[in-house]
Amino acid sequence: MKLTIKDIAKMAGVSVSSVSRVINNSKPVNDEIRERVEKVIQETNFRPNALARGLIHKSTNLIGVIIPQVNSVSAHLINGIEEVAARNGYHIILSNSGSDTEQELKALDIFAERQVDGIILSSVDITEQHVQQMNRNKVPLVVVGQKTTEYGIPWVDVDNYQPVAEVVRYLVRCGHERIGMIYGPLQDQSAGLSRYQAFLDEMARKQLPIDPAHLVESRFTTKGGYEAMESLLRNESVPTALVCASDIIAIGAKNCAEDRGYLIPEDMSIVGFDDIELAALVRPQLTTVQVNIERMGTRSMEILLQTIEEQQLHTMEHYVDYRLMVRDSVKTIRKR
Amino acid sequence: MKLTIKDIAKMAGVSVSSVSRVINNSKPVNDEIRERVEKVIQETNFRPNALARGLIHKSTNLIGVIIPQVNSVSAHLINGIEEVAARNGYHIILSNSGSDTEQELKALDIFAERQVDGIILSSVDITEQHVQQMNRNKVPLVVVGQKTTEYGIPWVDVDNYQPVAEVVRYLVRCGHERIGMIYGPLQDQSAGLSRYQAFLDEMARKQLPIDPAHLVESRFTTKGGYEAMESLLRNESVPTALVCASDIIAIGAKNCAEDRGYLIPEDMSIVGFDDIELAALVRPQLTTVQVNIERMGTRSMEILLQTIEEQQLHTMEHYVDYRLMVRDSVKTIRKR
DNA sequence: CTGAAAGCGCTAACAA
DNA sequence: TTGTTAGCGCTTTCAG
Repeated sequence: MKLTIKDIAKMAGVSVSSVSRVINNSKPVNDEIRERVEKVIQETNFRPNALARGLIHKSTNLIGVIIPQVNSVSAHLINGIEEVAARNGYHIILSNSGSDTEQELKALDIFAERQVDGIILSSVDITEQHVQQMNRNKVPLVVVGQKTTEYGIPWVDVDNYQPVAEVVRYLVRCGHERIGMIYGPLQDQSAGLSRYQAFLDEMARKQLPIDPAHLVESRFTTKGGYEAMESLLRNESVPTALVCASDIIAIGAKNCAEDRGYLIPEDMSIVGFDDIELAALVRPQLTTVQVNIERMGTRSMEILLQTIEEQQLHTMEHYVDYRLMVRDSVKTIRKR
Repeated sequence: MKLTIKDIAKMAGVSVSSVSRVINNSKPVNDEIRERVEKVIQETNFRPNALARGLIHKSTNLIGVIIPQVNSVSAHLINGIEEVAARNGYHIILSNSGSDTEQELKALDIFAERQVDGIILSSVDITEQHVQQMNRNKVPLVVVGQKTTEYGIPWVDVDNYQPVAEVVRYLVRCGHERIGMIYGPLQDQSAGLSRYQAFLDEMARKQLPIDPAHLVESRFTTKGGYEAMESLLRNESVPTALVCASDIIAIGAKNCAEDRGYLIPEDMSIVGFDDIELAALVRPQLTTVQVNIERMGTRSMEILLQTIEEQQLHTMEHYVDYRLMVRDSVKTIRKR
C-alpha cells in the first residue's frame, strides 16, 4: 500500500494541511512541527502523488513532443528540448508520428487529454486541421521545422533558403557552372521545397542554365541518395558539382558515385546539408551547411516556456543559425 | 474554461455517471442516452482528464525511460520502446541522466512521484543504491545494458562476451596473430569490461601473445578512437588486426590510421561493434558485430509490460541476438 | 438501466 | 500558526 499525505499526518501527529505546508513551503509552519513532519517523510521516503497535485494546479509540468521518428537528427532536437525542460522542472513525453498526419492529430488529442502544459510538434506538413484541433484544446504549441506564421503558431526552423543560395554562390566562386541538385520531397515545405526553390532561384540569378537531367528528387535516406545518383549518372553529361538536400542524401550519392568509379571531389563535387556527425567522418570529409539542431530544440522549448508562463508571446518566429562548413568534397576548378 | 464531465452531463441532460459509462463502455447504457451523450461529446470535442482517471485507477499508462543521453544509438532503443508502448496504449516519458548516478537516482524518484506504471533504465553501472531505491517505491523496472540478475531485476542486454570471442576467432581464421584491441572504459560492465575480458580470454585460448602496447583504452567516441590509434601507432610494432569496442571507436581509429598513411585493411584490419548505420557507409565498409538495439527496446518494453500486467515475471534475463557482419575492413592473410 | 454520493490524494480557502 | 473542509475531474459503489 502506498503512503498518502494522510498517513504522514497521522504518523507525525499533525493535520494533513501542515504536511502539505512543509512539503510545499507554502505557508509558515512551526519549527517543531516542520521537523516532526520532515523526519517522517525522510523515514518513509514519502513522495506526494503528482497526479493529485496536477489535478488541483491544472498543470502537469509535462511537455508533449511529437516527432516523425527518433533518429540521429531528432536525437539532437530531443536533447535540446529535454535539457531546457529539465532545467525548468518539466519532463517530456514522446510520441512518434511516423510522419503520418493522422497520427499527429491523434497525438495532439491524447496529449491534451493528458493535460500536458505544452506541445512541441516537429512536422513537415502542418495542415489547417492541425491548427483547428490545437485551437480547440487550447494547449500552447510550438512547431519545429516549418514556418507557421500564417496560422499564428510560433515556430523554430533553419532558414532553408539562404544557405542553399550561399552554397550555389560558393560553388560558382569555385568555378563550377554545370551544377545539379538532388532535392528532397517537395511536400516537405522546409527541407524539401525551400531548398529546391533556393537552388533554382540562385542558379537563375547567376544566369546559369540547369540541365533538367541534373535535377533528381530523393527521399531523405542514403538509399534514396544512392539511387538518385544512379539515375543522374545514366546521362551522358554529368554536373561538375552537386548540391544535396541533406548529408544523408549526399553520402548515399557519394557512395554510388565512388562505386561507379568516380572520384570525389576530383570528378564531381558534392555538398550536403545538416552537418550530421557522419559528415566529418566520411572521407573525403563532406562540405556542408551546419545546422545546430540541438539549438532548435532549446529554442523551441524556451519559446514554449515563454508562452506557457506569460500566456502571450513576443517572438512568433525564430531562425536558428547556420554556417557553411567548407571541407574536402568540393574541388576548386578556378578562383573567380 | 475547459469542459468537464459535469458540463457534458448537463448539456446532455443526464447524470455524470451515465456520461462516464458511455465514455468507458463500462456498463450497459440505454441507446437513447448513449446517443445524446455521444452527440454532445462530438460537438464539444470533449476529452476526459487523464489525471483524474489516473488518480482513481492508480495507473497512468506512462513509462519512465532513463537514458544517459539521446544519441544515435539510444535513438534506436527509444524507438523500440516507444513502438511497443504505443501499441499498448502507453506513452514514454524521458529523462537524460548524463550517465550520472545522482541524476539516475533522482529520476527514479521523480518518476515514482509521477506515478509511472514502469521504468526502463539504461545504465552502465547499476549500484546497490539504485536497487534499494527501487525496492522502496515499488515500481516495476527493467534494466537495459547491464546484467542485474543478482539484484533480482529483469534485464535486457547483448551478450558482450561471445561476439568478441567470435571476432577474435574470425581474425585468427583470417590468419592474424598479432591482434590488438581498443577497449572501452572498464567501469562499463557490459560494453567495457565484458568485451575486454572476452578478448583477453579468447587470445589466451588461442595461445596468442598480446603486446601490452597493443591494448589501449578509449572512451566511446570517435575522438577517443582517433587518439587511441595515435598512441598505438607510436609503437615500433603495430598489430595486423585491431578489435574495437565499438564502431564509433573503430571509425575514429580508422580515420587516424588513414591520416597517418596506413591503408585499411591492407596495412591493418579493423573490426567494430554495434553495426551503426555509419558502419556500412564508410569506406572500406566496416566489418563489425551487428546488434539489434531496437530489438533491445522492444524486448525490454515487452518484459516490462509483462511484469506490470502479471505482477510477476518468468524471464528475468534476456540476450538479444547478434551477428558478425563481414564487410571490407578485414584482410585475409591466409586461410586456416 | 440510471442517478446520487463517496472518494482517489492533494491543496487552499476558511475558521479557530 | 494550525486544523477542518470543500473541492480538482473522474469512476464506482449503492440504492432506486
